Amino acid sequence: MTEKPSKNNKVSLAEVARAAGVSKMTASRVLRSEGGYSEKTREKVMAKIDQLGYLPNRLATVFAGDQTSTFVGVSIPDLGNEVFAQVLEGIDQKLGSFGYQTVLGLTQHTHEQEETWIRTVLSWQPAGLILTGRSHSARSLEMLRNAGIPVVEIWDLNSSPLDMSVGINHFDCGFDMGRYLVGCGYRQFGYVGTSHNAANAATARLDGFTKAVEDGGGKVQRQLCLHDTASFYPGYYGTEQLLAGDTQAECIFFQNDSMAFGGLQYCARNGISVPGEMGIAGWGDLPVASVLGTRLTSVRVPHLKIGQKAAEILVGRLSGEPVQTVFDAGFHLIPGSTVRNIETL
Amino acid sequence: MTEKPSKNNKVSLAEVARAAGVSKMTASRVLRSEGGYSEKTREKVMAKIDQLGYLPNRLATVFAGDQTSTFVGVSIPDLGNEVFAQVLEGIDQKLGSFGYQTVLGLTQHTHEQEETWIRTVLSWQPAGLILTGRSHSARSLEMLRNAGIPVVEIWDLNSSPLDMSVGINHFDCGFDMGRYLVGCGYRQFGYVGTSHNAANAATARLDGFTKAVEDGGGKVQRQLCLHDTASFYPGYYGTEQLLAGDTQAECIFFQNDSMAFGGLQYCARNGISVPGEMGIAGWGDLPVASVLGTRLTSVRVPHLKIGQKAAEILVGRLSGEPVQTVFDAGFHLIPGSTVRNIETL
DNA sequence: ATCTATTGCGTTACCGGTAACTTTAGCTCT
DNA sequence: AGAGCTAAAGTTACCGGTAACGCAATAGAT
Repeated sequence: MTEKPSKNNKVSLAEVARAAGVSKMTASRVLRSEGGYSEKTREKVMAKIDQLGYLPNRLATVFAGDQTSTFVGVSIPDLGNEVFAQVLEGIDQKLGSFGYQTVLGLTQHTHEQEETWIRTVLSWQPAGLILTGRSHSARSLEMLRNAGIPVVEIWDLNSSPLDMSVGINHFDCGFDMGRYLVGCGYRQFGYVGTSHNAANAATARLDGFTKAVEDGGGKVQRQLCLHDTASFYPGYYGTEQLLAGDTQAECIFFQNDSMAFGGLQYCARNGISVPGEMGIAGWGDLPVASVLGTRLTSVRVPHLKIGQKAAEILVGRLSGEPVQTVFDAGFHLIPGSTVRNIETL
Repeated sequence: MTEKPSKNNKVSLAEVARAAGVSKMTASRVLRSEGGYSEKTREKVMAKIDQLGYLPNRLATVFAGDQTSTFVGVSIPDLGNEVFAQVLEGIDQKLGSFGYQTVLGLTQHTHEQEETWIRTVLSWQPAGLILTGRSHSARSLEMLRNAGIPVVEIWDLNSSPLDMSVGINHFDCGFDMGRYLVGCGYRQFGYVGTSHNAANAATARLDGFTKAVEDGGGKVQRQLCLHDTASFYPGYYGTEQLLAGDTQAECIFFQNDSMAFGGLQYCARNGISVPGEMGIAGWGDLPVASVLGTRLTSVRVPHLKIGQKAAEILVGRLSGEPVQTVFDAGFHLIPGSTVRNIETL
């Protein structure tokens, strides 16, 4: 314990080498099991590594430019939304299993925050990036192109991505739900969601929904875009607002299941029978939907899988493997019991 | 565009300096607004930085040892659990606002994964760490001590922490709930939760609960620790299992609200009136609790605040400010309507 | 006119690893 | 015994910034 620790109180490879009576280079070789040393030397060095509690400084390795880092920058709009939390979980699980580390960035759905974060994270020389969404600021795009690293855009499937894309087609999600509800006999619809500055996935769903409804001779006669989080209570009071207006809506499509539950609850408390007097449809198939008495009409999305697949193709690309650059994770409409179906007409 | 890009295709400060006709050092000074250059020089350099799209390499700066990095390693058990997602959101928001980056690590509640992650993240020379939980492997503890960086243990308040601690006293949470339920007249209790290897917060709650119940002359006569996630469906079938046994439980305490909702749903489907025939209490006050018809008896915990406070005291410590090393974020019992209260006795 | 400050900038060395090269020791084979 | 080879090391240079120091030119003071 008479070792003189270096300035920052950390043991360097040079100190290990000195203690073991070999050169830095030999110690480095042992550390990396590179070969070119005797068994006796290996043991000496390993013993000292253990004894001194040496931890390699990966900064130095990456900095030297010999290796790429094992950072992967991951931007997520927010974690209040359960689905994004699951996507992130999928990403980090997979990245971790491949030896990569997630550097998180919450963008709060804004281009500005995303841009700031991209600038910062790129300065750490990440191996790659995973970004939620397909819309980015001009400066972000420029930085991403200049960075020359793999980028996966997730969530909203981008058929001509910056580099790679994993997600689902949200327009189609909305469209299928619209067609299904028209098929159930509904014609007059309301929509309750939250507005974000960027053109985002929820907007694409609404667009697809509106298209299908209009194709079927119906109408989305009232759209509510609240300035709030896309969660239970906004779904509740959003429904209240929507129904307070002079509306003939027979069915409400919500931005997601959390909001739809809010709507469901509003109806329950105000004696509006579902699906008798009002149809309710959500999106995202939250876990809570599987256990409540009424099965919410929704769309099941493989959140975890999107994250895992994104991490997989990123790592694949980093390993030089040929990868599928666009991956559609698919979705699945859940009929549920909160809209009347053909039989009940 | 005749600039020769360096090996990794990135523009270095040296190239900027050469293009601007100054030395590296002068360019560095301009970049950091350190002074010691003329306005004319500043303009020349800034113009070239812009023109060449220069992005600083923070690895080099940190590596040189002059500065500490702006990485903060954050370990979270899992993100399937909504409360941890909120804690993480609070952490990343605050860290981001101070210019720090979150390096995420999901430990799946195991010491092994935590240890592996700590080893990796320390090799990136983080400025500090935020760890969920107060229990760590011996090797982890050794590494943490050797690292010589600030560490905040969150979630489960540790009155004699490794370094700093932010969270709540889970024993007290359980105790207060136990005392409250005894006060409601219950004596025979069941518990439904999930088991994890490590001594964790949920266990502390159960311990506190048991203590209060026994102090009040009651008994936790059946404890169910499922090998599953602490979510809705396990709460559902856990309740089924608990009640299938020869039990006289009048009230069930769940590990969290998600599980409690599952239990509530089981009762609803099986004609067990709540709180008439069975009391139900959860923990965590999930957002869903605020909108469903029945207000779940629960404990409100300032999730976001715990994360934010942890980030704050970590940054404070890094800035050399004196900080409060132990911060009790407090909790608040929500009586709810899923247990009979004194009046209904 | 000479002597100090100050300003503006350049030079050198270094952080902790590793690639590429060189050296040394040990061995085999003629 | 010396040439030729190989295994096991050591040496040097470098990655991209920044601290520390040096130094010339100018400004102000005496």
